[in-house]
Amino acid sequence: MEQKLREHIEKIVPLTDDEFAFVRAHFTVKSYKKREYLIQEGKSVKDAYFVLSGLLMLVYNDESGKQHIVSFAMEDWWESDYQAYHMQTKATMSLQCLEDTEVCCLSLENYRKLCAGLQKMEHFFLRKANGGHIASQQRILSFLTSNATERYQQLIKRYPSLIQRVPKTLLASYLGVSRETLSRLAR
Amino acid sequence: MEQKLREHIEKIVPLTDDEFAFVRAHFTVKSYKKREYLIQEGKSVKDAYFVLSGLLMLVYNDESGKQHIVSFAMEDWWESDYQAYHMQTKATMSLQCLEDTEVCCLSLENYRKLCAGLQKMEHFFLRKANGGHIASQQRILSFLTSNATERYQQLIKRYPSLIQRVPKTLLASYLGVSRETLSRLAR
DNA sequence: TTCAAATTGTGATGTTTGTCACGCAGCGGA
DNA sequence: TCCGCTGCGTGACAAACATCACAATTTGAA
Repeated sequence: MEQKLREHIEKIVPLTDDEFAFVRAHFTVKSYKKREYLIQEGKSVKDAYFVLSGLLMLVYNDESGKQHIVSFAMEDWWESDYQAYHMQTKATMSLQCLEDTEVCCLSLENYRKLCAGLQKMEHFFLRKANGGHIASQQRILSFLTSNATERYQQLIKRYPSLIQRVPKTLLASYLGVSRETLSRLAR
Repeated sequence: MEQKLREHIEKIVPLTDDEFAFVRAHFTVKSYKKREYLIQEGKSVKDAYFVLSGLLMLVYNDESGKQHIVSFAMEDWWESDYQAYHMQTKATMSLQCLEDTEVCCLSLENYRKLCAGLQKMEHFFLRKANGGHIASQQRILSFLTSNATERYQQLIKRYPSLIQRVPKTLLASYLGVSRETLSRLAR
């Protein structure tokens, strides 16, 4: 685990061994089985997660009981219900395993200590947050400019492995179309 | 101008007079008239902008010539084509005035100097970036969970002044529906 | 193995939304 | 003043998509 997290961070900010030891001390590692929840709607959100292996989905359940997938989180991705995490409110979304998954957990307290104690890490998180914002804007743009067929093509192109790893019902829920419509897009 | 920018920053990080003088030196103030461009598609993106007064829209023009509004930017908002700004690539979107607008401009070079020179400002931008990411996710959620009528209601509720300030054609373009459909939603 | 649950495809039908066309009102510049 | 442009509404029709229903296959747990 040490190695994966370190390599990930060092893509943006190089660290000395001492610095990484300091960073490392702020994380805990946990394993979850398929179908388990890391975050449940209505409960408090203790951690942000860095995915070492496996696959997660960030899901919003609407009043009528329908599932809407805000995001998938694969290896090397950060995920949480950031609204609830940063504002320390109850989760409005759930974070659930689609596969057995291993994550590094970072509590809000440790996140703040890490930023305060090592400017490099504040810089790292700034870069990640900017990247996340840009990615979300791209997704908004795909809703504005593209129909279901095009959005599906973009998804396949961007994350080819997803198509093998998750049921099409969930892909449909990510794309914002019914599973029947998605089923008919292929052809 | 001094005052507005300072108050805005101090909502997140308090500054001494000296610190603010340092911050202030990294910005320039510019005025634009209605219809003028701050950023044009295909050109390089020099600055990120803090809106002192007026109203901007961040627009993507697709191949077929249709306009898609990624974001409006009102007083106290930050806006740019962040992808092009941070990656130093050509703009894929345009940033245009909907009203006469006054902004504080922050070049990428000055943004970096500011972050490097004053940790408080890196922290400030981290908070802003997190907020931006969260807001974008909320917008994605509204596309996933809501139809045109509901998205329009949410827009009215969230930014009531926009309805008075911008033509409905542009609101439609922000909501991802045709202007005719929007026109028929009201009733 | 065995059986219930999950996954996927597909037909029939209705709703939502886009597109095209037209008319009308308001506004600003020559 | 006149005229062109923009903004807005609305009717008619077509396309995209949702919903409901059913069947076939695969998966996973006891």
